[in-house]
Amino acid sequence: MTTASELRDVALREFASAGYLGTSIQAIADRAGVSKASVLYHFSSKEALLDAALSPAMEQLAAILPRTAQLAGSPEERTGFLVEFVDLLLEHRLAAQVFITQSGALGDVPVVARAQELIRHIADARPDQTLDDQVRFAVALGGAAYLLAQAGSYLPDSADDARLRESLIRILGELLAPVPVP
Amino acid sequence: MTTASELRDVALREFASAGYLGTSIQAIADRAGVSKASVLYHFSSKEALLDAALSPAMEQLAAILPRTAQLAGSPEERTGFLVEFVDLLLEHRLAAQVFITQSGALGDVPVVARAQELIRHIADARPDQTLDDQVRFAVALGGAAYLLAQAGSYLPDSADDARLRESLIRILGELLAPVPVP
DNA sequence: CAGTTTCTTGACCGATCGGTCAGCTACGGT
DNA sequence: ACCGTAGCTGACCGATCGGTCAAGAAACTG
Repeated sequence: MTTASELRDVALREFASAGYLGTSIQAIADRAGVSKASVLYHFSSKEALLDAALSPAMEQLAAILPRTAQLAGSPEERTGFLVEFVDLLLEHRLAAQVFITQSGALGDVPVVARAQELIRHIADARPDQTLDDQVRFAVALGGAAYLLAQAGSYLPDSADDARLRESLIRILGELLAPVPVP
Repeated sequence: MTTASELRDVALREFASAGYLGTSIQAIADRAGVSKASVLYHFSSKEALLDAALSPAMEQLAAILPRTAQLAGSPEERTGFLVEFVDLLLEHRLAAQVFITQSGALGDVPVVARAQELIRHIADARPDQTLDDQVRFAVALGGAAYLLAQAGSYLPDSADDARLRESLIRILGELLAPVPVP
């Protein structure tokens, strides 16, 4: 583990728990056991550190984005996309937490603005859908991210990632493919 | 509109859009057209201003909290509770946005800690439920709040509050009362 | 009118913020 | 052995933060 990558991990944890504005470079330096000046040697600014911390998750989000159309396909295709999406959230849950909770306040930071654009692109990609469909999509996306961000607070310890993954995939599947009311 | 209540409204808007830490007392004073010292005359501290801005929503949340049990009752009872909950989110959407996006970073502020306790109390009130039930509840709560917080960004302008309300009540109802899979 | 309370303000305070910089150490290449 | 570079640091900078305070303006009370 290089110093730079360790700083990136420490920063992501701090940004997720205390917020970007609530985390000082000094605090990151202390947790990593280096000086503040050393942090700014590896990352030219606090914003560059945020960019480095979020970029891996953003690239993966961009990678699965074109497959959003699978949501309108067969049940197998739909489940396939949901598995990818839930796994993305599980693997990059801290980055997702930062984005969900702070994208509003950090809209002028390039990496956050890019993520907003990606999400908006997903929402706009299917203009023919009804308001109900859009509400379903937003509740599923925001709800899943909120759940993972707060999992430690509101769910029992017995909810390990594997069980959570299965449950989320099943429930998001139901939510996005509602059983028609007769 | 008294100066104090106007300051409370301005502050809530700023806290929701830029975040509590991202909003300075000076910025609130400027938007309200008064001096920084005047803000601190009406509210003894920035934290007291946050408390005043969130308290109305918190009281209403506490008021509907005992009726959470209705979610396990008849369809009519369940819909009745959902109507109250969605109306609470719609009426206090800025406060809900502040809580959803910043409760993690503001956990040591009394009014936020109290709100966290209320939500946790709701989650703990029904210990017999399965993990799926808990996931449904968290996705519904977090998803609905996220949707309203980001409504301006991700939903078309045609989505007025009345239509949003109907859609949310219907979809949350489906989510919390799933059709059993045969 | 005088007296008192409410409101508002500019000046000021210590603390902390993000960021800069000169200099120190350690080490691989020649 | 020499040198260049990478890594790291303490000292320092201007700006802004939340908060205090004394004093003036305004409005109610007798």
